[in-house]
Amino acid sequence: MPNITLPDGSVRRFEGAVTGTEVAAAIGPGLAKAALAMKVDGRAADLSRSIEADCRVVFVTRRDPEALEMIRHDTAHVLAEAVQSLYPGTQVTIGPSIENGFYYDFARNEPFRPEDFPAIEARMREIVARRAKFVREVWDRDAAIAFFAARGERYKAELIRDLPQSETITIYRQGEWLDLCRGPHMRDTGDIGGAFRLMKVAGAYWRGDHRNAMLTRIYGTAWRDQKELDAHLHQLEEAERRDHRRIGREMDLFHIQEEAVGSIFWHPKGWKLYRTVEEYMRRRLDASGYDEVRTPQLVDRSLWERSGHWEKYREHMFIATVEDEEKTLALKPMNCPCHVQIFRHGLRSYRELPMRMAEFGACHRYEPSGALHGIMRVRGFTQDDAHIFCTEAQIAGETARFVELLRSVYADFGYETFRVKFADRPDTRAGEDAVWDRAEAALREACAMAGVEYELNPGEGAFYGPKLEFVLRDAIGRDWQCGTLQVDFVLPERLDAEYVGEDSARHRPVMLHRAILGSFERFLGILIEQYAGRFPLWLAPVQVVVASIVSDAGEYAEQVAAALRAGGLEARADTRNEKINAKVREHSLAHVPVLAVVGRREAEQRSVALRRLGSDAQEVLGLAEAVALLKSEAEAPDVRRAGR
RNA sequence: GCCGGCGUAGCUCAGGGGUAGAGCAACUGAUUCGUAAUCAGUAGGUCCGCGGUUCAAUUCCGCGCGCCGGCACCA
Repeated sequence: MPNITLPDGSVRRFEGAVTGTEVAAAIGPGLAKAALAMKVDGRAADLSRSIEADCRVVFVTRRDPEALEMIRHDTAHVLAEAVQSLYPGTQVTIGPSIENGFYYDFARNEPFRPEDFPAIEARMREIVARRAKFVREVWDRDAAIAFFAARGERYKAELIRDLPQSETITIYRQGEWLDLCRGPHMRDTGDIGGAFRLMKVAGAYWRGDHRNAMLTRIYGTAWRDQKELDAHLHQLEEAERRDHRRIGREMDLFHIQEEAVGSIFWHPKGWKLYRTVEEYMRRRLDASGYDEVRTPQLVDRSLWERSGHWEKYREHMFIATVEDEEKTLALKPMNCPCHVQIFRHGLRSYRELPMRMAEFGACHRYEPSGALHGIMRVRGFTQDDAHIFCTEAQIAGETARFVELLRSVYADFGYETFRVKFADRPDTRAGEDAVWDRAEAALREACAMAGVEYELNPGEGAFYGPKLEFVLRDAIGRDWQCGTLQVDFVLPERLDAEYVGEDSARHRPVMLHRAILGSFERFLGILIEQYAGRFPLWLAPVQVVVASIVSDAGEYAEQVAAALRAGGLEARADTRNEKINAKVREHSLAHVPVLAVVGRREAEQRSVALRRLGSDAQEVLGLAEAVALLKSEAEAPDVRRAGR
């Protein structure tokens, strides 16, 4: 005799077990029609499940976030059925819902191609139109394994074999077709609707392990209705327009070419942007108690052997040799061992701690070819790197201090929110477990102190210590680690860093590896996408273009540009023999934030007509006044704060 | 690195076993114009590279390189 509590607090009493469908029907025909699934005491379940005990029930309708997930999951099942009916012999594996859609991994000798999509989609629509009921069945474990094995579904058989013994083995049928699945599902395939589309094919390793077979994955997107699908497709197009590779070319910021794969040719405008960011970071670090250093590019392999990098990362290091010398050198893949060398140079006292050693360190790593991506993932890059040498007791305070700086920097670049992940000990690591316990505990404590909320990223720490990852998102929705903070008890030991403590004895310092931007290249890529090339004035590589209307105003235009440059602004004159309309259009498309238009009138009055990007309003000011105004507007955020 | 796709002018793209095409950009000339494209003309190509098939390959086939999308990797 279950008492069922509904979200409005009302309680319904039933004589004996009832299904969700029956409960919904008892409440009203509207709900009976709209309910797709339910949550029993917070756990999602099929409407067909029977309820025997007292519980709280919430029905899931199409508008609920859970519904979207179910639509996607159900669509994945329909995709699998369609594929198996069209391509016999294809094995099914797994097919979850993901952000914006779903995928399904198939095992098939010949990978799918986008040309296969129309046929598959057509079959999927047939299956949806059939409105086949999703039917849940509980199977005996061994029977299930035998069943799938007999069908040649060895991946499914393996999945079931590896499920914990406590797990109930459930099968979902949709008409003739069935799949191993935890569920839940909606009522029938018709609930999916028609707002889905197959998007792309990709290879994917079975169980995400590169030693396993490569499966063929089909990605799709699915939504509640056509309008949502259209909006999503439109957003993808918009994202493509923001792509930093496209904007980099259009704005003439940088290029990459075959002779230097993974390294960037920065063009004048791109380098101007880079320098603006670098100078900003240098001011912030100077003001935050860091000391900047510079260390060698080429370092003998013996140092990398001592640090442990040679053993673990040798395959990913660029090695340099010279004919006359026997030495083997490596282009530095990171800066920390070099920074330890500076720390070790001379006897250190506890009074010097914490020592914050910063370097805009140019590093090279031989990244796998498939990992390269525009300027976001490259082989030659520069980190805004620093190492904080401190005592164990100083970890929490230094972490809090760092997070505060990072937040402020991100806010200055327009990022008010970002994600933080806590990556703990990986399987292969250096250092004793006891050391890891201390390092992880110290970092957790530091997060609490700094008020940092994080999600766990298990097993993803660096080989020498746990880390915080500060994650930003690009235009296409991909996440990139930018900032990081890593607690390291191992390297100081390996490279024998020590200081003299208050007790006159020698002690090991702790190292905090930390970066805010991560690499300039990656951060600039994300920044370009975030602003879609329309940078705020302080970052814009060309801040003002002075456009003359007639050739008589050409000389004055040059004077205006010179005056702006004298004021520290990046300004150029456009005195070409073009109509003002053409100039406005061109420089607007080039995302120049401010246009200063000058004709005969302005030349006579020694004034300028300012026009801001994104507005067609004109503001006529005297030249000196305009320079002062723009100069103040173009101040970097930290400079402005200091000036107040 | 693995799976799939792609590689034609500076850019965006069309084409196709036998003289390589457009728009924009560039260049030259005319035009001197008030806030998102003035007009006319000119020039521009190892059709990614190497090999093969063929009387003939940019086109078909193979290999390589690069790029794109995923997967794996990311000190």
